[in-house]
Amino acid sequence: MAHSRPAREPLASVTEQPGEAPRPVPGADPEKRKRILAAAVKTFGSRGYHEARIAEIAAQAGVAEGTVYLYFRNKEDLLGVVFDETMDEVLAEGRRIVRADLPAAERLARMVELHVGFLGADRDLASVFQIELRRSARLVERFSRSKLVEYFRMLDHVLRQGVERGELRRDLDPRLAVRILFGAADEILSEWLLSGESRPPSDGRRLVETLLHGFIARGPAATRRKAPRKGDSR
Amino acid sequence: MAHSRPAREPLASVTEQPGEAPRPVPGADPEKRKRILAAAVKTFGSRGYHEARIAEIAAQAGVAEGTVYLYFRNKEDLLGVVFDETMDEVLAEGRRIVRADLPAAERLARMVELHVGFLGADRDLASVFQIELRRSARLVERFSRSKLVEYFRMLDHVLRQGVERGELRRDLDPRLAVRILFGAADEILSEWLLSGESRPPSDGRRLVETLLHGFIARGPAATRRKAPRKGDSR
Amino acid sequence: MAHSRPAREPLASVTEQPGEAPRPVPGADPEKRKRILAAAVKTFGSRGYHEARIAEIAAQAGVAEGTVYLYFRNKEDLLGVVFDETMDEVLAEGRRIVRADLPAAERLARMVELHVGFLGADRDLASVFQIELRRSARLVERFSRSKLVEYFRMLDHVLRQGVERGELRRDLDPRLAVRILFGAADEILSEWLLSGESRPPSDGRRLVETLLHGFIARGPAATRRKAPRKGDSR
Amino acid sequence: MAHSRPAREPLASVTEQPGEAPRPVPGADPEKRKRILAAAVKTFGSRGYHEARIAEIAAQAGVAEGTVYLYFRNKEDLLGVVFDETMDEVLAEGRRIVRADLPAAERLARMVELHVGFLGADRDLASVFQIELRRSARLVERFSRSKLVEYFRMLDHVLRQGVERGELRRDLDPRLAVRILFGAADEILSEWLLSGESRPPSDGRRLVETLLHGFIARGPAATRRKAPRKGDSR
DNA sequence: CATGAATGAGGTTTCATTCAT
DNA sequence: TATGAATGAAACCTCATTCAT
Repeated sequence: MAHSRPAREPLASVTEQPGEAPRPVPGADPEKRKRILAAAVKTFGSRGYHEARIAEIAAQAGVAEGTVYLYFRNKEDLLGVVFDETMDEVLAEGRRIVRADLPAAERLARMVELHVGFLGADRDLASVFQIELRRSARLVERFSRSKLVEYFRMLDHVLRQGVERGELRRDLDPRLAVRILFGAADEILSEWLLSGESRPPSDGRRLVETLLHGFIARGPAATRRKAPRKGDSR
Repeated sequence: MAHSRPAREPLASVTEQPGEAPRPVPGADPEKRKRILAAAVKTFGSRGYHEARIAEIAAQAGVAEGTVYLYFRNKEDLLGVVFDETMDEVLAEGRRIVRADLPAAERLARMVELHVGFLGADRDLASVFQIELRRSARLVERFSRSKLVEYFRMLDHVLRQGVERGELRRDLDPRLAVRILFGAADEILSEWLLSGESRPPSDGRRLVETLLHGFIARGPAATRRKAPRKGDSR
Repeated sequence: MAHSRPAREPLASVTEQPGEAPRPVPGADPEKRKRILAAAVKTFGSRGYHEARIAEIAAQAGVAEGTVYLYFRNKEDLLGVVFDETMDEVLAEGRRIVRADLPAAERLARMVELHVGFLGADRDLASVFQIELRRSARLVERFSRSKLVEYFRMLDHVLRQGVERGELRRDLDPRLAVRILFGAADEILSEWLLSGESRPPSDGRRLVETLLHGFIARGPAATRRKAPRKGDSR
Repeated sequence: MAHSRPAREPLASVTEQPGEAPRPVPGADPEKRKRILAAAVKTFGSRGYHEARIAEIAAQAGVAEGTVYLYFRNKEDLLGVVFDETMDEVLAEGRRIVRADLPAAERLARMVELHVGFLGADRDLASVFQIELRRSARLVERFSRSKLVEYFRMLDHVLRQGVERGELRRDLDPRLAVRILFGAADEILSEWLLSGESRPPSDGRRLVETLLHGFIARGPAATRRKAPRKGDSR
């Protein structure tokens, strides 16, 4: 199945579009590039993309405004690269987890822990992902998707293996389960962001356990007291 | 416990802040107000909040630009009212569901169906909720929260009742379960939005069933093959 | 001499310009008209002409916005009428003073007392005259001048009579003296306005006495110690 | 007495208010800054502050609109700086006059000549001072006052010295005399402005002489024919 | 006469991006 | 490669005025 091999097309940079000005040579000064990127995360995260000023990012990075444009095409590109490179890190670690010789349940738990843990470790970065990246439809469509899709494929792959191997319910819909896993983790992060809580969220593993075992009480008497499925319109 | 009675304080309008200019008399022409609001949803949904032009909304509604400001404080207020009034509708229906004499599982299913169904019925409205409303931290903090919190409380209330009545697992963490229910539904909507699919998403009930029963295969041999928690580095 | 008869051309309303929309019939409700005018003085005086809102004036007068336009051509007209009618009052009283059988010095004193006293009795009115009426060159040119010119002519007339009758210095330049009398009184009002002092300025008579007798010390030794008039360039 | 030493506190820039955005670096291009300032005087003077458009000022100065904001905070700041720097020039010259070893009468004459001459040399600048600067209460209160107050203090200082040295009447009220000197000069300028006369007003010295010697005729028979002070109400 | 809802023109200011140095 | 001064497009909102009722 295609999913057993994580997408590996050399998309190099998803944001590289034909017809656009090529991104300036990234070779110049890698250390300076990194500083700009870090300043962008910090500024986007605290001010929001729209309120973030290139001048502020440049100052934060200790470079002139024009210098930003030697390393990045434009402001949007800066956001895109933050996403791109963060995702690359996550995806790299994700691939390792997916390949690990572990039960599906465990691998899912680790994926979620990766998701929540990675963004939960940096409020600004989390803010960029949870808030800023959803703003621009153009952004979302252009690059968010393909990297995200790869992440989704990983979850999907593990889920399917789990079903195949009898670890997960035979009737589990992987597509739906992917939404649940990602959506729940995502919501935990959003909640954490808005709560202002400084300690990173730590519900990753418990989240997966809850999902694995379900909400329903098990036992002789608990279930199905009455569950009218018809005749009670809303 | 407080949660047994869903929040019912007449929060009047959450967006009404002391110190702000009062929203212009809303009594003028309800039909015109509705037209402006509909135009706003359509424009915000298709262009995005920032790209939406007041002039476009006004034209769409068939009024002069200035007229918009007879009914709404400013552009942001327009977005806030869309959220406010949509939430009011959802919350009203939500209260009905919460109060219904039905098993917790069924009420949760209906809540999720309400969530997904309501926004899934209008791409533009969904777009405003899934994308635009997450953009502005100021927006999110100001009004999104309190209406959302009431929605969360409803889920929480049903979940706690389910636990109390033995319908749901005794060790279920309601707070976590709320995140799961909301996050998963939310993600389904986002996925639907980005997919471009025109038919509304219909996974509401299946989502809840999956959550209720869990991912794990039930049966003699399936579970707990091996779940090493240590020794496997990432 | 022409000046012995104050200008009396039936300028009716100085603001009445050919080609402009005629001012609406002023007969409607004189009491309402007066209320609007009073509200205009109050609002122009406290907020300034530009910051004054027709809506505020209307509310202050207890009429609808549209009603203002039944009595006045437009916002500028409102300011013009305030000036016009105030000046009419002042000029009427001024004519009485000019005609009085009194020494020129006394009549000048009374003119200045009229000037300072009339505006000093109403901060808002003073504010309109001292500040708002200087703002718009168009306003100043259109109507301020002709009413003011009549006022200047009165002063000029009294001054010339004083010279003719030997009461005032033969070499007094009436044109210059008019500027002094008006300018000094005007400055006293401006100073009073900006000082925030609530009691009206009371320097009218002392001002004139100072002007009449001059600044120079009289007496054997005081004057002309050294007064190099040439050779000392600046 | 404090007045013997003219105020000399380095008020830096009176318009610099704490809490306001700092004025952009003034070091950039002094020549360009000067061009913008000159264009502002010209435009404010001819159109009036409110009718003046930033676009017009920029075009007049040969820069882009945005460039104006590299040198000045905003439109109002532009007006403030015109006042500020003009006053600085006048005050510098004024200080020289005040310190000069000359009779008080001569120094007053030179102060008035400075006042009338400086603004009389530039219709646009005069227009800004005589008309635009009186418009906005906020403007007047913020910066006009403190620079003006210093000018007033200079006049006051010379007047007091004149009294002390026996050159001026012992009973002269310096405060009142300051109003007279300033108000009369001011009115001469306003008159000149409205007259449309192109030659600058040249009445400075004659004005002072008239003030010094008074209006009253001197001589055996002229004065005090009858000067009823009471019993004749208006 | 009176109302007040509706109109729509109009301008300051910001800030991403460029390019001469 | 780096700078940062200069650019100039672009749109929200206000409010005087009108006019249907």
